[in-house]
Amino acid sequence: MSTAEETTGGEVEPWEEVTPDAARRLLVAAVEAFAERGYHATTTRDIAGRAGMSPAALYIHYKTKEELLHRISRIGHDKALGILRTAARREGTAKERLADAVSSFVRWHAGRRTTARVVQYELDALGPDARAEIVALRRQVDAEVRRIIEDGVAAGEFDVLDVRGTTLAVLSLCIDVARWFNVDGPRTPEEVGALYADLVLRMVGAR
Amino acid sequence: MSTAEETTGGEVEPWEEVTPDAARRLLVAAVEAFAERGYHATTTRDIAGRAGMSPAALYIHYKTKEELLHRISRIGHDKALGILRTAARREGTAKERLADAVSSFVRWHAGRRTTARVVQYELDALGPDARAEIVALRRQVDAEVRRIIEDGVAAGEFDVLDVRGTTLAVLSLCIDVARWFNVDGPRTPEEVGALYADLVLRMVGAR
DNA sequence: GCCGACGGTGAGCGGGCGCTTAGCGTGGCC
DNA sequence: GGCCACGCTAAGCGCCCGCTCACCGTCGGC
Repeated sequence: MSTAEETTGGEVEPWEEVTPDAARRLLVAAVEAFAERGYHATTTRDIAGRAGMSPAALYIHYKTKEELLHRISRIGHDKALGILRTAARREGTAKERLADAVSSFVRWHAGRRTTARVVQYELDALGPDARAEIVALRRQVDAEVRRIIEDGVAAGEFDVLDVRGTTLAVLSLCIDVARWFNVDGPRTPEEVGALYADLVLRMVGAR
Repeated sequence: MSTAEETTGGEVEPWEEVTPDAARRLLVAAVEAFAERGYHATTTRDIAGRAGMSPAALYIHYKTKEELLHRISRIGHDKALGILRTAARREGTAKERLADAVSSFVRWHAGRRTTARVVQYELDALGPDARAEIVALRRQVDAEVRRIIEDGVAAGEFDVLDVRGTTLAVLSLCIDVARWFNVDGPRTPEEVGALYADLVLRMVGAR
């Protein structure tokens, strides 16, 4: 159905870069809890409990609850940006690159919905410094999509009046998948990715 | 630029249906606080403080903090649904009705961004009963948009393969405006409404 | 076999939370 | 002018939060 993204040989176990093992278990537990109830409604006792540890164990691996969110957000944004870059910078026409970028970006937001939810919707819970770091990553995401659209317009493939506005709308559409996508629902991440790639090509007036 | 929505003579003061005055001041304060920091991160002391009252005053007018959120969510959804209905049920082609519906719905999400944010993103903080009530309203919102698209397809105005999926995407696009729209940013609600109406017409392949 | 390093626990701290209650000022009605 | 009803406040209750600290079991190195 499409090509780019985590093709290192099937499904990559996420968070494998987080060591030691106990720190990863805590982080995975935090992702689930934050996604389900939101950062502020999640207690450190809940996170530790999900990881099968006492509340105090959390503070051996992380200074604060906010540091957990920061790490999740940072790693998640890196991953999302990487997926988008792989698709955006492959060879092919702007149309092919945009379709690939959108479908793989959407597949990630649907398939890794819990992570995406935390990454996209808990930004305001971070302190000023951490937030600034994440906002910079988001600007890179925006620039990546904008470049494909600009390329398409320059090549006469796309018909777009407001490039910045359209870029914003395309990203907004993809990101919001993390809000409504339901794992038990009727659509697979692949189906949503394909549908959205088509819709976005229409939005940019692809020939 | 468009016609439907709160055209009772300029800007309608929102929440005017909430009485007495003190209850309305508390509710407006709660909307601002919930929009800024989220429901769980907002304290009853903060809400009362913004309304110029003591913390205890809140409980004269509302049984709990959650009742405040419920009232805000209910009134906000009613308003959003009303705006959409007005546009959807006017006379005209499906193309005109869809453009009007999207632009007015988007203008509301941008112009009343604080309210829209609470309404769209704090659903999970409600208890089961209140959530069920709101979810029912959302289904009506979905049905309203889907009907326009179905009409357009039946009339040969639109070219849509997956009506449900496209409806979902259109609403998702509009709703997410409440997440990113910035009052101090470069775009007015009217501009975003016009841009989005155009993008949505492209998505449905309007002739 | 002892010993230090390290990852973990149980108990609990200071504080802020949602919410309650006793009482007070004021304005309308006779 | 007296009195009651109502809207509001000051104070605080009980609870649970994020986080800390004193202590402990295990395991590799000599």
